Amino acid sequence: MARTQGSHSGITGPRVRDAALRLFARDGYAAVSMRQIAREVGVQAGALYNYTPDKQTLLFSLLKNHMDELLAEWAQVETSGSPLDRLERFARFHIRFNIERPEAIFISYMELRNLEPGNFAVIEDLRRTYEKELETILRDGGKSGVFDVPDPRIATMAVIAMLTGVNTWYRADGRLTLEQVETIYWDMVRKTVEA
Amino acid sequence: MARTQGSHSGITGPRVRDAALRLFARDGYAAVSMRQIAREVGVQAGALYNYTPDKQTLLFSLLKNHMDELLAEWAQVETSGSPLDRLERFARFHIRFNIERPEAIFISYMELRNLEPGNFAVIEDLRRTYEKELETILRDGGKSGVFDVPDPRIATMAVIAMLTGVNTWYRADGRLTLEQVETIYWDMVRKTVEA
DNA sequence: GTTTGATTTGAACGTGCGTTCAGATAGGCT
DNA sequence: AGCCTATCTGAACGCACGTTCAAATCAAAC
Repeated sequence: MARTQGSHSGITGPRVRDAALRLFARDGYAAVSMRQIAREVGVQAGALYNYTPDKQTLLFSLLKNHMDELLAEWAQVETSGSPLDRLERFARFHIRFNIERPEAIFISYMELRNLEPGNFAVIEDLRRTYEKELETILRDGGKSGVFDVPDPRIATMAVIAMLTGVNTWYRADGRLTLEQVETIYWDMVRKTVEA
Repeated sequence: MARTQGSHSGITGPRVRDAALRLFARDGYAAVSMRQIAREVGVQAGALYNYTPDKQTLLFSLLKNHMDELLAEWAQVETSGSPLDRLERFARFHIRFNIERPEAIFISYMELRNLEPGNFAVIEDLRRTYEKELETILRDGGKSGVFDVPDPRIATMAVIAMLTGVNTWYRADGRLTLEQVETIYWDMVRKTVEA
C-alpha cells in the first residue's frame, strides 16, 4: 500500500521540478545534467527516475504545466466589456503573469527547440490558443472601429512581443513598481492599435 | 611562408564559421559538438582548432562579428532629419537587418548565457550601444514634442522588442513582402510613441 | 516487532564530449 | 624536382553524460 504520510515522494517530486526549472532557466536544458538536478535536490541521479521517465519528459512536463496554468489563469479574467477594456486586461494580465514566473517564461521561449516534435506540437498549440485570445480582442476592436489594425495577426505578434519584452529588463527592486510598468505598457499598447 | 593561394585555410575557415552559426542556431550551443561542426565541414574535429582556440571563442567570435556588423551597417544609415524620419529609418533598418540574418540574430538572443562573463560583457556593451541609438532618437523626439515618451528607456525596450519579434514569424515565402512588413511595423511604432 | 513496499543508493553500461598532438599530406615556392 | 610548412588526420586523454537496476533503507501498516 502506498504511503500517504511521511513519504518522501510528495516532497522529492516537487523539489525535482523546482530544481529542474531553476537550472534549466539559468543554464539551459542541454547544459544541465540529471546529476546536477539530483545534487540540487540532495539525492542520487537514479532517484530522479522515480519522478520522470526521462529528462525530455521532465522538460516537457514543466512547459506543459506552465501553459496550462497560463490558460487557466487567463480563463479567470473577466472577458466582458469593450475591446479597449479587454485589451487593457490582457496587457496587464500578460505582464503580471510573466513577471511572476520569470524562469518558466524564460524556458518557454528558450527551450522549445529542445522538445521532441510531438511535445513541441502540444506546447505550440497551447501557445497559439493563448495568442488567439488577444487576436480576437484586436479583431473585435477593429470591427467596431475602436482599433485600427490592418493586419490583426501581425498586431497580435507585435503586442505580445512588446509585452513579453518586459521580462528582459524588469527587476523587482528597480525604480518602477509593477503597477507603474503595467500602466506605461498599457498606454503604449493602446496607442499602437487605437484608431 | 604562408600560402596565399590554394590554401585550404581561406576556404575551411569561413566554412567552419558558417557551419557553427547554422548548427548553433538550430540546436543550441550546448547541444552542438565540435565533431558535428567538423562533419558538416567535411573535416576531422582536430582540424577545427586551426581556426578557433576553443568552442567558447568560436561562439564569442560569431556574436562579436555580428554586433560589429550591426553597428557598422547602422553607421551607414542617414542620421540627419527629424526624429520622426530617424525613427522610421531605425525601424526599417532593424527589421531588414534582422530578417537578413536570422541565424545570427537567433544566436544573439539565445546563446548570451553561454558566454563566459568577460565575453558576455563585451557583447552586452555593444548591444547597449545599439539600443542607445534608438533611445537618443526617442529622447530627441520627446524634447521637440513630436513624441510622447514618459520613459524613454522603457519605450526603447518596447520598440526593440516589438521590432525584433518579426523574426519569430516572418517567412520570405509568406503572404507579405518585407517592404509591407516594414511599413506595417513602422506604422505601429510611430503610433506607439507619437504625441 | 515484523512485514511490506515505496524510495533511494551506488555502481555500472555504453556513448560522446572538448581538446591535444605526433605524424601524414599536399600545395606553393625556389 | 625537391623543400617547406600550412593543413589535416586519427588516435588518444580523462571526464561527464542519460539511464538502468539489484540491493539497501526505512517509514507506515498490521
